[in-house]
Amino acid sequence: MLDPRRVVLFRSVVRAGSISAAARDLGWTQPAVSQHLQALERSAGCRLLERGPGGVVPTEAGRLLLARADTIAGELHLAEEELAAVAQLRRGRVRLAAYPSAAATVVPRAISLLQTRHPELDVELTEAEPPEATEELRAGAVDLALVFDYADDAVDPLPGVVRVPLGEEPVDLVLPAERAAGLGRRPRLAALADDPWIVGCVRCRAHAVRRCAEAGFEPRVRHVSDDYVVVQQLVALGLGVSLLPRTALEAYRHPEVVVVSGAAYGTRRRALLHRTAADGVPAVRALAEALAVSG
Amino acid sequence: MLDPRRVVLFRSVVRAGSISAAARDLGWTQPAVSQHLQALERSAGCRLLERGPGGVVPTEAGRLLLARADTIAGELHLAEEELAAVAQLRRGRVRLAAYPSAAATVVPRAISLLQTRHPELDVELTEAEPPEATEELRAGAVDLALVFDYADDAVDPLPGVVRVPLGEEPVDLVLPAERAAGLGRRPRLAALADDPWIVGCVRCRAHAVRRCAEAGFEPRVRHVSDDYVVVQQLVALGLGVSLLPRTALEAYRHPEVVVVSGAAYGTRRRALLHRTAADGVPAVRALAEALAVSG
DNA sequence: GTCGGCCATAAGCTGAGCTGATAGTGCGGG
DNA sequence: CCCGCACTATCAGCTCAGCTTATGGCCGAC
Repeated sequence: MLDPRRVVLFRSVVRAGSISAAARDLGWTQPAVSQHLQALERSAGCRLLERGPGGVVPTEAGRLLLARADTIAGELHLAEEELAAVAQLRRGRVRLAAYPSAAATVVPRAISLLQTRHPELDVELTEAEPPEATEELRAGAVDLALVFDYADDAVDPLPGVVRVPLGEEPVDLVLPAERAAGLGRRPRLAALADDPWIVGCVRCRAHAVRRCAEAGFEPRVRHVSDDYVVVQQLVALGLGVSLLPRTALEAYRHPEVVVVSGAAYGTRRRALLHRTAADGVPAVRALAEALAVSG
Repeated sequence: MLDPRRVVLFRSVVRAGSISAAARDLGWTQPAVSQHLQALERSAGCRLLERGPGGVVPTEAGRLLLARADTIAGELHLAEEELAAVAQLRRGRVRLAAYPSAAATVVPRAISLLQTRHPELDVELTEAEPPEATEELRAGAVDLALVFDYADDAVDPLPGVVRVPLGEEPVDLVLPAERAAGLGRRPRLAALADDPWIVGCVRCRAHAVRRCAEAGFEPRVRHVSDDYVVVQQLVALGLGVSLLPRTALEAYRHPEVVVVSGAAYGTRRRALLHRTAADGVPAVRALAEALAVSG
């Protein structure tokens, strides 16, 4: 009864945010998309989109349909990958979401490794923080999500999603050179109780606060930026101290900051998420392996 | 790339067993279906069906696609149900698979109960033994599966499938009247070690053999029929003794057989299976409730 | 007010995809 | 053995689903 093509079209429209935008994405004209949606709403028996200037927003019914449409689109994508593999064409396309510092370090290594092993495999990279990456995975917008969490704040995966641990990395203390001079080789966090702090994304901020709380104080957060280049610039200018995961320091290291490692600064865990439904897809497995090796 | 309509059509063809049969089901002509399949194979890049004179059989690639197509069709069906519910039309359609003796007793009660509560709800009943019913559920051909297993031979549900226990029913001993006369009020199974036995489906047979083994003998199986009417006819003619679950005796009771109950004869467990994906669908929930009440 | 985004509607044209006819092929029965 | 009967592919032709272009209305920003 519901035309499945129109269901996936509906999904494109919601994701694009407007009928016109979806039409542009698809290389169609706006009325074509508009007519399909009307036909879909007619066969659904109820309105699926609230039209407004500025775009469209799904109604209650639309949100229900969207969830179904997500898994339909996901299955279609997986089917294409499987068939491409069977057809020996290996013209696979894998979509990966990764957090910024990994996108700058592990991911490029993995992609170049993959290119030598499977030259005809296309990787599509989206930069996204773990919560967004997980959501995109669930919605079938990506096949793999490279995420992190902190050892003291583990996050449970969603049902239907498999979590493969990829190892841990230490979190390091980052100090202005002149500030480091006044401290020992391995300063205790408590010594920095009165310094201004610079923190990153919501979860990194929570981690920093927990570590400091354990050392007996609440940090004065002066600056917030989840860009590790910005954070190091601020530190280098003496504007505060910060905690940064090793990968971020590998991706970019400001020459004038001092980096100190120590167990008290915490540990971050890297993990790779994929839908159970995508278990057997060769292109996905190949990228997952390359990431595991490069990690 | 793959047209989802054609993917669903492909599924219909495999389920129908031939291109012509699928065309008849859909009210189309055979060339129309044939052309769509060719287009699908073209965009898949490989052959999906082995064509033969007796119909078609999916290739390796076809089987992969079929699995994806099953979940796509299932999601589409669920989406339709959800939307129908939202549209307040309540013109729901629920597909139920049930084993024969339940189909004759609990199910009609549940359906008539449902008709009074939700007159616009259509129930589509398929008779199927538990293994087939489970498979049909997995493949999205039905929404609910009413199954049984024996307490001493529990079956684990598949992933993605929820099992709701619906209670237990005793298994009774069924004897010819003249045979019963020579035994006590509650005969021990061992007393029937030399009688010919009549058993039903594979799993019921296994259960009978286990009960007898516990009583110290291996039954001589003379007749096999999973039709409880046939079994009782055979017993009434004095051709053997049998074990039948209470529901089967409720559905049909031959006037000339003697029925004895006793713990040693075993217990059968009824359960209702549904896909987790169908959790929230109102039509499915309504039938599930009606079955639970009628059970 | 004007402009620039959004949406819907109308009318017209074109090709995707239907039908009907035909031919090829393997299997079972007289 | 050959005929009948299933099945499938292929061809040609027509029709309408669904595209396009054109237009108008609505709302918010400037």
